[in-house]
Amino acid sequence: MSRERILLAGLAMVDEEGLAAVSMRKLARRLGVDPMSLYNHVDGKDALLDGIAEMLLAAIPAPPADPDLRETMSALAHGFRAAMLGHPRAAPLVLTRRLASITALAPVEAVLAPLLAAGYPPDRAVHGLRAVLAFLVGTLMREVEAAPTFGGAHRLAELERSGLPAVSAAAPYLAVCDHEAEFEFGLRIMLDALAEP
Amino acid sequence: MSRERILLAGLAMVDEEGLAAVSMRKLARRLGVDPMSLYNHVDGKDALLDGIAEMLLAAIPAPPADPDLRETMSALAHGFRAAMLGHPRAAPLVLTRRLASITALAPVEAVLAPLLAAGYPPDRAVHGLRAVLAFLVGTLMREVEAAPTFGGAHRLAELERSGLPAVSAAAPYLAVCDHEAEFEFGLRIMLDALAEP
DNA sequence: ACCTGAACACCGTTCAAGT
DNA sequence: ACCTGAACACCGTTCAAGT
Repeated sequence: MSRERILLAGLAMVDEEGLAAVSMRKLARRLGVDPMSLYNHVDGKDALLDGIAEMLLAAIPAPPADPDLRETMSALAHGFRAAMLGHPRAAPLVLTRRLASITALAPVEAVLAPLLAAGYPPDRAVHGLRAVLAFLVGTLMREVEAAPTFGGAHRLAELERSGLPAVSAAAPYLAVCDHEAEFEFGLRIMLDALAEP
Repeated sequence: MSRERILLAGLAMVDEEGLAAVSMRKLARRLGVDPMSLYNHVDGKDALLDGIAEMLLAAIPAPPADPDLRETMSALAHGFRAAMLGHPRAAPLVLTRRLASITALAPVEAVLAPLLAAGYPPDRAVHGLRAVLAFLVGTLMREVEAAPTFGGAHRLAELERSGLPAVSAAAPYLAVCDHEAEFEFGLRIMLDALAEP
C-alpha cells in the first residue's frame, strides 16, 4: 500500500468505469484491502480525486523551448489537450477542480514564461493566460462529453424540424462536431489575439 | 405534487446547500412527501438535475433585436452570464450536462440567427457559435468555482516563493481575479474575431 | 505506523401494497 | 393515477481494536 499505488488504481478505475463509478470501497476491493486502509494514505475521497487530477496535470509534457511565441503557445495547448484526451473520463477532474497543490502551478508557469519573454507586461500576460485557459477548459469539457454541445446531442432530422429557423438552416453542421477542427478554429482566434503584447 | 413544484424545490435546494447536498430523500422531506412520490413526476435523480438545468436555460432572456452583430452577441453573452451568476451553485448543471431536450436549442437559435443574418455561411456560423460557447463555459465554470483558477487558489506569498520565475513575477496579478474584467477581456477577443463573416 | 471490521448515518431505486 | 413504506444494494467515514 502506498499513496501512489492508490492513485494509479484510482485513475485506472476512472478510465475503465467512469467517474461516477468510483467509490472508496470498490477501490479498496480492487486493491485487495480493507476500505479503511486507504485512509492511511489518502485523506478521503475528495483528496483521492484531487490526487488523481494532480497526476494527470503532472504528466503534461513541457514542450521544447521555441523563440516563436505562437509556436510555444500552440504546443502547450496541444500538449494539454493530448493529456486530457488520453484520459477522457478523468479529464473533468482536472478541468473541474481547484487544486491547491503547488504542482498545479507548473502549467501556469509554462504559459506565463513565454508571454513574459515576448514582452508582455505581467498583468496582460495573466489576462492572456486566463482567456486561453477558459477556452481550453470549455473546449475540452465538450470533447470529453462533460459540457453541452448545444445542438450536438440532437439528431439531424430533429434539428431540421425544430421550428427554429437558424437551427434548421445550420442543421447539417450542428449535427456533427469535428473536435479537432473546432479546437483549431478556436485556438487560432486566441493565438491571433495574443500575437503581440 | 407536480413536476414543476419538484424542480423549483430542487433548484432552491441547490441554491441553498449546493449540488453535492441534493438527494431525492432530502428533497422529498423538504416537500413533506415520501421519497418515492417524486418518481411519479420525475424520472430519477439524473432527470431531476436535467430538469433544473433546463429551467435555468429557459430563464435566459432573449435580448432585443439589434442590427449590430457585435451588440447582439455581446448582449447574449452577458445575458447567459447573468443567468448563471444568478444561480452560481446550480450553474454547473447547465455548463456540464448534455441536454437532449428541445429547450436546449433556444440559446443556439439565439446565437446562430444573428450570425446568419450578418451573412455568415452556416458552417462558419456553427464554428463561431462553438468557439464562443467554449469560452463562455470555461469562464463561467471558473466564476462559479467549478473550474481551476490555475493560480487563483494560491496566496500571494505562496506564489512569490514558488520558485517558478514567471509565476513569481506575475504573482500580484495571479493572486487576484476580477471576473468581470476577465470576462470582458476574453469576450472582446471572441467578438473581434467574429466581427465579420 | 499501519491495517482491520463493526457501526453509523446516509444514498438511489425496485417492488408490492394501498387509495 | 398517484402515493406509500419496506427492502435491497450500495455509499463515506468514525472509532475502537488489533499487529
